Amino acid sequence: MKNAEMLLREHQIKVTPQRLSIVGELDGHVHMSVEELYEAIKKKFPSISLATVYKNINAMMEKNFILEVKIPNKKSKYELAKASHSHVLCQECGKVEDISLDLHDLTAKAANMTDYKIKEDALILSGVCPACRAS
Amino acid sequence: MKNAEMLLREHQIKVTPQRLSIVGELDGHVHMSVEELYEAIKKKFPSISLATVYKNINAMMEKNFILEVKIPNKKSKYELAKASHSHVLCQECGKVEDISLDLHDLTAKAANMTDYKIKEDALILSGVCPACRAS
DNA sequence: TTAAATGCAAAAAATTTGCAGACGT
DNA sequence: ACGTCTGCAAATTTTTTGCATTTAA
Repeated sequence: MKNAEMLLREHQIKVTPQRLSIVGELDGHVHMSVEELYEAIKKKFPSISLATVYKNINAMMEKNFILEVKIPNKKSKYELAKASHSHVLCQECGKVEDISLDLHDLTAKAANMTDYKIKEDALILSGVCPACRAS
Repeated sequence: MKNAEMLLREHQIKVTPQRLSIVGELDGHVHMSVEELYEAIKKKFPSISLATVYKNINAMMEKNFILEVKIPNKKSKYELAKASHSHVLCQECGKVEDISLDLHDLTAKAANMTDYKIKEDALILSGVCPACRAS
């Protein structure tokens, strides 16, 4: 990741320790739910309030600075915005990984079929990860 | 759709008027949120309670009889389970349509890259529908 | 200095639960 | 008749809001 402080500035969000924690956690864990974020941050920053986490998640989402990943059968997780990518969920351990897949042909075909102008795609593949499969 | 009553029986859920309404609405509208379902049913069935809608959605989801569609930036909608398919969302009017796309190659590639055993896919394409584009 | 961010507590929204009575099989 | 379902009200859970105080720029 770049510098967390720079990232915030670029997105015209004021730099506060709370926000640096949020970015830091997301950078470390890649995908976290609101509650996971809150609990993680509280360890290093016990005074943070859940309301602040919510407010900042919403603020950062409005700036397209972080993204919500809506996961089947699970709570949403949040990630730092990066190049567009898809997600793979392990149904056993709940882990979510990024994967870079080319959806060009697929969205082109969809655009043809539906006559929509496609602007975004959200793909989540679910299955069993190698580690869980082994056990 | 088949017969709503048959569908319920097949999935070993008792047939009640409330459940028939839910299935009927979903069959008619394809994708509805909890609140939309509740409001729609209340018109024909004023005594139904929101708790009943929730209980039944959950019961039907457990039987894999209806599915939750988690839509970016929107509330979840529910649909009757059918052959696996993807969704196209209009970001302007909020409409959701089904689309049948072949994700075989894509999931095969993903399986290779990640070494996951892929079992499900959830793809939502977002854009602008022809009607909204026109206006 | 000043607008914006924080933390708290309270409010609102979304979902679940317990239970008495009604209903489906 | 039996076990399940319904509707209600209450309880939980999740998210948002208002406001006094603090803080970043």
